[in-house]
Amino acid sequence: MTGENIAVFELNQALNDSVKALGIESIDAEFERPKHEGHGDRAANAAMRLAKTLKSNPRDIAQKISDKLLSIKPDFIEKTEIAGPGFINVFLSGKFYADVITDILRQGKDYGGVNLGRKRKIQVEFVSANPTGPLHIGHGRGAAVGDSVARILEFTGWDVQREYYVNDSGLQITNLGKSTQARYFELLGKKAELPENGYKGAYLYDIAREIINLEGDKFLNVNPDESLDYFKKYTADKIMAGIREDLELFRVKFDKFFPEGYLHENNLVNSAMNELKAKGYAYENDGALWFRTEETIGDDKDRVLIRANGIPTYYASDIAYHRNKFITRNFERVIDVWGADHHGYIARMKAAVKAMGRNPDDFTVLLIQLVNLLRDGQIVTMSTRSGEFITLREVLDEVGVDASRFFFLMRRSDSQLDFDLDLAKKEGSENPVYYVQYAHARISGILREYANRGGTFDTEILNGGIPSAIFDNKDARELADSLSRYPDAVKEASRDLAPQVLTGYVLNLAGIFHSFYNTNRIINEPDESIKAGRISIVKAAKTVIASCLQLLGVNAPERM
RNA sequence: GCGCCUGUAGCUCAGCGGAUAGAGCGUCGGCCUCCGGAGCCGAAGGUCAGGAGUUCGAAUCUCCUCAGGCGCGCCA
Repeated sequence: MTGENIAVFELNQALNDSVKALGIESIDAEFERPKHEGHGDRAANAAMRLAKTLKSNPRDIAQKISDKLLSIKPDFIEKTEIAGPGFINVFLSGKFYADVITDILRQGKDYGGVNLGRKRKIQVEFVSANPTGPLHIGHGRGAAVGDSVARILEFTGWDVQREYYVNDSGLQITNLGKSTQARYFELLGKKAELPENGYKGAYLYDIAREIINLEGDKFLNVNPDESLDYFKKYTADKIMAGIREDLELFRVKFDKFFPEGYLHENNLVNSAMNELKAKGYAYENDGALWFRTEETIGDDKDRVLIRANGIPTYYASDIAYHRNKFITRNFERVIDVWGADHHGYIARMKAAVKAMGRNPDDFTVLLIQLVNLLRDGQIVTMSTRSGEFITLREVLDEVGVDASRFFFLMRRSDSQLDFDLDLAKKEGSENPVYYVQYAHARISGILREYANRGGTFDTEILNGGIPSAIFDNKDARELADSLSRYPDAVKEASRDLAPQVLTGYVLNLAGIFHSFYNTNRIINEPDESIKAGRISIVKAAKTVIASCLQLLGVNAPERM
């Protein structure tokens, strides 16, 4: 029960008990929020859903359920109405809302932390950018999403491990080493060309310069093949260190950095391939090793695991890596956060998961779509080919961590995102992140002022002392209602791995708070019991906003 | 060619089987003798891309068409 709102739970329970009273098995009847004001505070369509099995008029059924509901929970329900084709519209009482608030204050920061995970092991692997260049804006979005998803899963009772897969071996690192090497030679006046798929970014000049400072020209006259390992390692380590710095600045922490090299050093790729062969999922042809993707997932063709030259493909290492996650480390679920350009790869990885004897549904890929940076309403063009891109660091320096994270999390991750740099910097209600943070700071200011004036928080309120009359006000009711639905928002975000549910929720909540503030005097309220009641509502709102922002990795400032 | 995703108000997007399709921004008009105006209130604005079906009911499910994006390497 932890995390749920007791009042909401009791109300739902009453609905289900009312349905059962008709002599029907439970149908998991639920209340929803009606769109229109006249339709009450909650509505249930249970009667319509039961009409067929009961072979009866939905409005008659609705009447029976409604009567029962009223008799079970008279103190929570002001009145009910049967409307339209058979909706049961419920108008909730002040007592209900008062109970909602007291329960939030009792639970404090645990409120909303519904235990869906039951301590099961889950891994979130994200960012995993190759150490070939600084993190760009797309990685930033992946970092924000992965980190927030991990926070949400932790809050909802999963045993979460955050991991970064470091692609520190393979062709591209060789390319990277050769690129730095070429810049090194170039700076020392020796003619050198970038390799065919070399990295053109200016940062490699910086690294080459560092190497010159450290080692001088000692590599100038030795065979480049002999010094290549040095250039590879120095460059990758240097870039990885920069990536770690950026992540720290972005408030993203990992439990483990898993190097690809570990798989090769421990022969795990070979053993994974042998297992596939033994189970009949892989076969040799034309000197290469192939996975039967055509047969297992209806792919166009089978895919190569080990090239004819003996070098394993990325697919092969990835299979070994995921085998390590699922089998060796025994994660119940594995979540990978990938760039959207990899979506063709999902089915193949699921096939591999199946081949290792695990349910492909235990493996989820979150795709991160493109971010369009906007300045002056224009898209800031980026080109990875030319090596010109906006780095995450540049954006953080310009608009800050809070605004960046909030903006990255405003849309579902698999749809494109317009990131308006000018908007992210504005200090006004047009800027969503300031709007929400301002609500939190405003409440903090009110509570500070309350304390300055000698106000104390009366714990009697926790024993049902919030006067119901407070909720005669529409804004007060709206506010309590929104707060009562926080656990549902958290559950949805956790089940769907969808932080944008929470950005949407907290934006809406902040708006409702601001309206409430404009129509309800708080510390200037002359009636002491009403004042105390309003203080408790405001405290509950602060608790929920702070909780929600924490799940997004955004600060909840006391003043701003 | 095959496959996946998207098309909802001027703009950015919610809603994904239920009652008169919502929000923010932008536009226009209001609100500070009082707790944080980084705020609030109101108005205008829509053949839910188009068409056909499924049903008591479709923006939501199915099929077709159109438009945009992406993916289909012994790349990663």
